[in-house]
Amino acid sequence: MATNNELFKGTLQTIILNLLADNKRMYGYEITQKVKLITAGELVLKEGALYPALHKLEAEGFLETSTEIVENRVRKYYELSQNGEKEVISKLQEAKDFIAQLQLLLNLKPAL
Amino acid sequence: MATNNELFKGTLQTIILNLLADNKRMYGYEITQKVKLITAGELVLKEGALYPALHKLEAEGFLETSTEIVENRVRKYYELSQNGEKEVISKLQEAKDFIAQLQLLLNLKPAL
DNA sequence: TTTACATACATAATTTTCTTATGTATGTAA
DNA sequence: TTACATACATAAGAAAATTATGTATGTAAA
Repeated sequence: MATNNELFKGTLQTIILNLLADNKRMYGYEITQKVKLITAGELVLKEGALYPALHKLEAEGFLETSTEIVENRVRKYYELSQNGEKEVISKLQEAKDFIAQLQLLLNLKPAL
Repeated sequence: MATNNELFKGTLQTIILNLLADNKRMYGYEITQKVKLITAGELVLKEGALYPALHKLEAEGFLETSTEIVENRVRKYYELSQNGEKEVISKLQEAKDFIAQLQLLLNLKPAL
């Protein structure tokens, strides 16, 4: 998923859910472009990681899909389900806690 | 490695290297206890993750070992090699960048 | 005109990293 | 003798990623 960095492993579901919380409705390719944009090209989301992750989140009931044909190409749009809305809150809290613990462990705690 | 959290995947090597940079010389069990202490028990480092990671870092030339018998028990001490000293700097920079990118992606950027 | 690139989806094979389980061994406390 | 702590190690399996491949459409360059 990352350009040269192992650290993003495990963060993909949280990133997807949060992007959908912000943007309501996105399709896969759009998510890859959004991630590239936000990280100034530092993080490149590979299809082999993205699509299985989207399918898994859908299977777990956190996402709902609708397919459209735009400019003669298929697009599969994803939105958060009601459970997905709850899940993103929980995942974001976990991410906050994770960052705090990691900063502690690596002596990266910003000066107070 | 974590209690209930997937997010720490990929951070273990960085955590180990940084602890050794701070403490000069540690043995495996000591590392597990240190991590438990620093994170107030939130992060529990399993042996099945720790020992293979130490062996890998040693095989890559980042760690040097010395075995001692203390109170009739074997202890294998680890220290950073010269390459390990360089590696920890690089890994810490990666971790900083990772946290910054993740905060961007998750809208967690602390207020300036 | 065919090569490359972008858009848009998907999956299979493999690799990496972790969890879980197990094993050896010593020492102490219940 | 059971449980727990200290201290190492590895094997089997699961989970998540990478790499590679495939389909299909459209545009731009060589």
